[in-house]
Amino acid sequence: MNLKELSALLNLSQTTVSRALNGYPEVSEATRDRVGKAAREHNYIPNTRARGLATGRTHAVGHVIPLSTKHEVVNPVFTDFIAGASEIYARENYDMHLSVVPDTNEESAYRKIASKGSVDGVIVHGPVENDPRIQLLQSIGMPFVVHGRSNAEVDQDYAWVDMNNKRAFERATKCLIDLGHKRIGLLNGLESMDFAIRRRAGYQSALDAAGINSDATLCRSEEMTEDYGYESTMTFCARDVPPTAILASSIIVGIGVRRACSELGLTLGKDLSLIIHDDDLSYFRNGAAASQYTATRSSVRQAGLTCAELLMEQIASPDVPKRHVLMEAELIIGNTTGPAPRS
Amino acid sequence: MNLKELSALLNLSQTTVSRALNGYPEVSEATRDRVGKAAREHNYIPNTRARGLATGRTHAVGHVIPLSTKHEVVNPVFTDFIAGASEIYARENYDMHLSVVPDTNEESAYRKIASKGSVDGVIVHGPVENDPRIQLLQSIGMPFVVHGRSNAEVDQDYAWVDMNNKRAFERATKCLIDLGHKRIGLLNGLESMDFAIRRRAGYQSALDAAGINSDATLCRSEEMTEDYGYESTMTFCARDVPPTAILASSIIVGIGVRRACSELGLTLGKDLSLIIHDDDLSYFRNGAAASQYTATRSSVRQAGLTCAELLMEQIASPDVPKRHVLMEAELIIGNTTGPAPRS
DNA sequence: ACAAGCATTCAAAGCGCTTTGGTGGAGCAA
DNA sequence: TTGCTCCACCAAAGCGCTTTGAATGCTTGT
Repeated sequence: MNLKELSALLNLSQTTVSRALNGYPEVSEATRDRVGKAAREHNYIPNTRARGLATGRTHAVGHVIPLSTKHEVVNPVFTDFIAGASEIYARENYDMHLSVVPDTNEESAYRKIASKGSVDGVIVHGPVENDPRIQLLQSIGMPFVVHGRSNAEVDQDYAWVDMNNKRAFERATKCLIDLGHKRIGLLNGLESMDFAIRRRAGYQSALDAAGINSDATLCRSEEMTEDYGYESTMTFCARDVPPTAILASSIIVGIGVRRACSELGLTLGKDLSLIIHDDDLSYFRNGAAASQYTATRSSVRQAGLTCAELLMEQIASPDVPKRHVLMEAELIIGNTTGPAPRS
Repeated sequence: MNLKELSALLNLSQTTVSRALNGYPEVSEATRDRVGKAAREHNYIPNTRARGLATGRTHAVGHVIPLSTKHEVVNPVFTDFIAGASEIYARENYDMHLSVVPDTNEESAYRKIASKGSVDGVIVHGPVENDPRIQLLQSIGMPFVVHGRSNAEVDQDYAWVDMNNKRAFERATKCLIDLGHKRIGLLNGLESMDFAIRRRAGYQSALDAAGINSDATLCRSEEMTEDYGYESTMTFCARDVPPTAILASSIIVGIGVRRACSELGLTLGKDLSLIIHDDDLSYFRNGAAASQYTATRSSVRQAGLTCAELLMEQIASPDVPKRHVLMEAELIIGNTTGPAPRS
């Protein structure tokens, strides 16, 4: 069923039917009702492409999610992020386009998306330091919101939604220091990523404040897999002087740490303390009842939702000043932390 | 840059330019080169919507991913599935549209997608028993491929890509039985899902073959979260006569089992045996070096890739008979299984 | 009674592309 | 020369919608 057929059926012009359905005032209430009813009956839904062509707006947004070519890994937080964003898209009747793009040619992917004209705006995932995509999108004039931030020139004004990574890791580190820990391992994400850089800075700053010399061999930076947590812990614990605490950049890494501990017969929270960052993933709820992990928690799903909201705003009124949302992570005390063992 | 501008620039008609770019024969090689070069230079990319309108083909496919309303959970295997499918889409220059839809109104979501005419085909995720979406899509005449299967009427012919769930769980169960286990817990996925029904059947069939009476209180069916694995194991082990082995429907559930064991001081593979189903998720590679879990393994990423291929095929030639791909899971012997403790 | 004003409705253009159905001219045979 | 076939190109229609600009029929005010 298309407009033409529907209007023929109703003995009305396409104009009137279109206006009736789109809520224009110059249509009598009587006809509007009649049209609405007929549309529902024959479940008429306007063809997106045609509408897009006519209006110049697509009612769609794009997400480009990077595929780490090194390990062929897709960050699992995307599911939850997207679930959050989708709530907004559903409400606003927007479609979501997804491309999974090897992180080597993300830039060209954005260029392509822009010139194909298939979306009204995009969400930028996984910003790196001085991310070129920001300038690119600005120069193209495509609305966008960054999930995270990028240390680009100060005067670049763009919308972002970020977690306060520095503060979170600063607090976590301080928390461990307060418990008496001095050798604290950091299992960071890839430090080409902005978020990881900030986390590192937070960690460092807490150590500095406490006058603890940081030990470079205790800091690692990798793709956040389970195996990374496991391997690192095994390596750490094989040292003459192993760390007494570990800070892990994701629950998945934390799971690896736990496996290693279990294998080594170490009890988390006693022999080794662990704080993770918890994105509050739906499949890994760090339960309220017995919080498995001491964690800095910030819901990535909420971040997705907020990103989508900002993007909708920006598409609706491009000239409004760009908004920034900085979410603070909660510090959840679970049972993987305890006083440093004296040795 | 659009067709009109480009053709004006070249002093050619839109027709010729369009044909040159789309590889039609009635264009001289000289002009084709000239056009191609100019297109690249001004990086002209045809507007997707306009092309779609004109051809009736969208060069896009849809994925509707269900959001379990009960727990607000999005299955994490989607990231990997989609990464696989995207390889094909990228190659074929297809776009991917995603909707996350509460599992309560999936059907209407499909209906909407179809009448909006924004995709050439869809992938159906998470089929349940006698899934109504299959009939729906057939009646609409929209090409689709099901990831999984549905026990619908025999004569329904549709394309699917599935793992041999029954066989996998039959083998896993038999493997445990061969090790002397008689009380085997099953932590299944939601048994409204087709895959879970088949897994249950496999489990049952192996027990039957060995003449073991199944114990309904050892079989659970839930959303496959970490916590589910943990809670179930804790409950199981609090029984007077706990099971000696557990079959878990996903690595995430297995992680919960491991956590419970570690807490209870049980050693996996000695005090309790565990076999998981492993979707070979990129973040949870069940490492080759020291395989953490004994598992039935089947790559969900590969499944995504295959689904996408079948869908492309079907879109290209709708009348070709529907194909079915049944993937066999590998049985990986890791170190979470061992002989049943005598007691 | 007539112009003005308003409430409704409509025909047609246009969004950027593909595709149908040509046209003009080169090349060749008779 | 005529008549024919090819080749290379083009003008215009059409995909399904929105939107501009105009038309229609009714009330009003005077």
